[in-house]
Amino acid sequence: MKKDFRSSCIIASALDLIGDKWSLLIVRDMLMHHKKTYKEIAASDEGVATNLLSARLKMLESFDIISKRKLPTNRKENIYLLSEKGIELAPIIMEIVIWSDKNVRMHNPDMNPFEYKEVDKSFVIKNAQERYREFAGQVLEQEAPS
Amino acid sequence: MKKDFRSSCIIASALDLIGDKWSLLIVRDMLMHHKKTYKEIAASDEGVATNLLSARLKMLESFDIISKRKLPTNRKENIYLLSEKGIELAPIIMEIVIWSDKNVRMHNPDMNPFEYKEVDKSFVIKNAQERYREFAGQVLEQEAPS
DNA sequence: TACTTTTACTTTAGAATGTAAAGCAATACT
DNA sequence: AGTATTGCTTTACATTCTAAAGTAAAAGTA
Repeated sequence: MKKDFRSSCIIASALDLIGDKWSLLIVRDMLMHHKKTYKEIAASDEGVATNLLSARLKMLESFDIISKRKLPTNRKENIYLLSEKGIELAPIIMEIVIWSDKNVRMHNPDMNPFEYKEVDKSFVIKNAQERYREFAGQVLEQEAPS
Repeated sequence: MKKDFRSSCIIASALDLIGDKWSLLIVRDMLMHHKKTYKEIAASDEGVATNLLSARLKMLESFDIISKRKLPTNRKENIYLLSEKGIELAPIIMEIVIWSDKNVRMHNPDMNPFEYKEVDKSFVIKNAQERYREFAGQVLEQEAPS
């Protein structure tokens, strides 16, 4: 069996989990676009292959970055939600956005505009996290209705 | 020929450049450990394959994240230095370290300690960047000695 | 109830990429 | 002049990724 981690480096160990072309995009879809099912995530612009999506979701779940459950209202659909670990990836994603807006845009002229240039960074992060927590709470209300 | 970018998403476009298991480790070696030659980078703990290292250095150079030159004192050795674009990756790396220390350490008990937990985040980033700029300047002094 | 659709995958075949080891040419060292 | 070092490239093999098709179970529809 393959080792999970290449070295004892803090950075390398994180990249062993999320240092690939898809994991952070899955987190982006969940955190920013409030996607919660396999189908919704599979439908993203970049078109991840379904077997890869399946493998990544399993890996992210095994490291408690996301959770998987079914709601009583639908026995088929799996609901994927970010854990706090996953929600805490927001600052990394934010810094990637800032760097990309400044340094990658020139190489990819089709890139979407960056909406929050004038807004305080930590406010944007906290806001996205809080909005996600509310969303996740609402999804779970269907599990135990009042 | 293959397209550089998968989509117009800001995040995806950045990950198309640095979203793999090696690119950010190369930047780490340069920024944090002041590595500057092929040999020094190839000798890192994680043991990148030399053909991959070669390919990644070329890619990073083509997107102006690093530069490549020879010093007059040594016609053989190539000197790789981070550009400002590359130095600006520091905040991303810092956020990865913070997240990893908090959320990956439990899965990898061999992980190195995180030294700067009590230090202000933006100070650590600015310090690393400033120290790197000084280092790069000193390396280049050999190019045009006083 | 039967039929169709949807969802969440798995399987498979081929392409692309990564790894490990060896090879090589130019420069530097002794 | 001979050896070692550096910065690669090449090669063979293994792993991973992509794209497409297939499948099983639940859900919706007639």
